[in-house]
Amino acid sequence: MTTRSMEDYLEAIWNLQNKKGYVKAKDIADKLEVTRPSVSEMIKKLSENEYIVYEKYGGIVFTAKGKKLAQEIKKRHTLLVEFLKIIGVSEENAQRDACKLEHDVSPETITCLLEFVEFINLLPESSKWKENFQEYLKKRGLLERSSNKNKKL
Amino acid sequence: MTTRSMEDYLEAIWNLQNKKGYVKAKDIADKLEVTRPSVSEMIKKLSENEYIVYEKYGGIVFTAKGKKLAQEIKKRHTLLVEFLKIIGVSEENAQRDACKLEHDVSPETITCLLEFVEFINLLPESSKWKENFQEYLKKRGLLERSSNKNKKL
DNA sequence: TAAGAAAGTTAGGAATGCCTAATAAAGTTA
DNA sequence: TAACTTTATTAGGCATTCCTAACTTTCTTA
Repeated sequence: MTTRSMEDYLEAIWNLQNKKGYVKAKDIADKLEVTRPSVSEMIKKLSENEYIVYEKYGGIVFTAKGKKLAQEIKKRHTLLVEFLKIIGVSEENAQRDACKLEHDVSPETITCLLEFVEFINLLPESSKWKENFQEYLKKRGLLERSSNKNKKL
Repeated sequence: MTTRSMEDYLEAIWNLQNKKGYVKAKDIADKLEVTRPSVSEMIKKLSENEYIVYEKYGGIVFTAKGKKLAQEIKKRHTLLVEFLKIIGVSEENAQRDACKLEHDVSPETITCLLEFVEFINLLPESSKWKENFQEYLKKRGLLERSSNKNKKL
């Protein structure tokens, strides 16, 4: 089984790989805001669990298994961000929340979220659903949420 | 600060309190599927952090602070379940997911979810949004999700 | 009310994931 | 290439949260 933490590292590695073409422990540490020793440990663990191939002081490469999982997590993340933005969450909070929520959503919920997002995005132009919802959000925002963005619950 | 685990215990205590009128460590243990010693420890911790008042072998009572937090968590949970069910997640998975997600949603996301749920629920009868979405879900279900409920990602 | 059952606590330990300090390897540049 | 900087690793520790085993308190009932 993978832990929340392992998933975070895999996702960070995935993102760095896609952004820079290679992955340094230092960059993982910066991204996840942990120390380098923590990264060393987790790299060892991910390696033992065969999500990555790694040799000391060398590069990190995903195994097929690792790549598959990293992609899944990334997809979950992207989907969550997209959904959160649709319902009006700011980009910043959408990213932050997605990082946490992505570890916990069940496959069924993923499917349903995907359908919801598709439903919203693929609406024919004739439909006004999306606009109406945006309108509703805007109105509510003006009426009740003037300075409420970070209010607890 | 409260941890995920502390929140789980507070929520369990809250639910037991409301259901049975009193709270036994044994019932918390059963509910959370942990052992009684684990419950003892956490009760001690919650007590030290002044979320509950507790004396050995005695009853558990919320402090004002504890009650407030427990109610918040419960509200987040209820909201999440309601939302998940709207987008088509089964009762069972909605409950399970909500238990995990409730620890991580930001206040802004809570607000947006609340608005979404209100938007769906308070639509005038003249609007067909909700019905259309249900219709869409049903159609999709028939077309692509025949035995997909627990498929990964 | 005394004995046994049930519930709660304490002691000691394990896994996870983080840290700091010290050490080692790799990369850079004068 | 030798000195210096950067990066990575190892060693040792800490906090959280869970566990089992042993013990204590409380409850139940014969």
